Amino acid sequence: MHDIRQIRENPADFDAGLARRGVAPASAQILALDEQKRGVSTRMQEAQSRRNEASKAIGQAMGKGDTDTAEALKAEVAELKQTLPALEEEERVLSQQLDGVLAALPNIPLSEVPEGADEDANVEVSRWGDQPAFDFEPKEHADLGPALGLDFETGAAISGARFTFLRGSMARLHRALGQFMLDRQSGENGYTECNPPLLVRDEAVYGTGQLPKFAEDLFQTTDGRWLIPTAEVSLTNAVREQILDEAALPVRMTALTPCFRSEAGAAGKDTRGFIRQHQFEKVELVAVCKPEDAEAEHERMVAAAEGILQALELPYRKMLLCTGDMGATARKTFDLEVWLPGQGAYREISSISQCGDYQARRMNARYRPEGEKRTAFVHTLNGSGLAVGRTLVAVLENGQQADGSVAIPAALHPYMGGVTKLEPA
RNA sequence: GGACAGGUGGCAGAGUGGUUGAAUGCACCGGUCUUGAAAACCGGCGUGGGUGAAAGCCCACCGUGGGUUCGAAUCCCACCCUGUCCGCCA
Repeated sequence: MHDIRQIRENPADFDAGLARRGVAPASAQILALDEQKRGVSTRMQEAQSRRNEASKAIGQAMGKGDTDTAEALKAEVAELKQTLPALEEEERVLSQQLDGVLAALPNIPLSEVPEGADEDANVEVSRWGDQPAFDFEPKEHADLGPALGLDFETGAAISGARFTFLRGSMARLHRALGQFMLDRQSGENGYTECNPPLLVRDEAVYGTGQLPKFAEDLFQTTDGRWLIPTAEVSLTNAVREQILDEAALPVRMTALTPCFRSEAGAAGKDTRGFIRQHQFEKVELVAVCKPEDAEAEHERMVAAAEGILQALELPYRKMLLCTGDMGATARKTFDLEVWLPGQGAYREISSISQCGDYQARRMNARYRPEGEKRTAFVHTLNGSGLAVGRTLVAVLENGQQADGSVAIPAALHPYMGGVTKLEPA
């Protein structure tokens, strides 16, 4: 959702921002619609004003027992009612149109975001860790995993493609990863642990921006709710329709939840293995803060996600996404890509975005600056810290041994009940 | 799922269909008093939008959406939510 005032004041900047995303200029259409709406709105309000005035006078006349005057005024209002409903309807339709246009456009990238059409234009910011050396040909997790309890066949038999059944130490390792990450984010990193609903209403999904444009990426329940595609939806909407005290900011939340995605547009992509599933777990980080703190909060969140990879000794690189590769709600996004030796590639394991006031406007989430009367929209940020399934993949591929076993990172040992490696059955 | 009760400003809580955007109390802000504070007293104090250089003026909003009416917080309908009790249930 964009600020109509800002567009009025500086339409050229707005269009330039959209152009960086490869989106056609929209300000001319928006401003025309806005002007039309305000014209109708003014006429409507004038008519309402006259109606209110006359109605008051009727009340006063009747109070004095002046029936003649009252009847004359009633006739006058009756005439107004010939035109008023049409104006009200017109105003409503125009408002909806305008809101629809404003809500459908993506967020404007910050100036430091590199321009580009797709992931090829992303900029590598830094690398951490050495890629492990193998004296054998490292396997992909999809080849390595089945002997260790990563059961793709059973998952498919029960639920179809893109579902996996985990057994034994593999299931435990998966749980250990989630627990470890959640402990870390809620502990030293200071995000409040939350356990939010996984089924949410339309308004919540609209608030974070997945609706109305991306409905086909989501699963919907028979009673009309949506399965969350990420805990970002539940956590961010925790502040919807609120006016927060400045002292309450920043709000930092984390949750370990399943996420559900239909992967509608991903036919044929990552069909093998555990990388892209309809259901996966993720530790999500969400922050709600003052506008001036968003940049620092973003860096803080990236560091919180990086800390997990470092603790697990997984090599990764940090990418600044280009304008064409960012999600629609984001103003600036860093991806963390973990090294997968079996694939010989870096793969996304975390995506950390600042959304400015884009989601806050949709949710009507505001705060009151200390000592001021006005309210202002908060800024929201979200990031994975991390995706559990993909981290499992990274642990398997990086920790694999020549004999098909997998060494488990030391940081997870306290969570593994004495198990330090996965052994083939 | 069934039966009741209810949803009003930051909170609590009034509100015979007609100057009610809304009494009152608390909280909050400014002032008087005080060495300082408290108390007391005086004043201010919802959100969004339109218009205007500004002061101001106007419109909408009492869970949401419809309806009745010259006029709705108040009457009618539907839905949502909360509470209590009953049933079922991990």
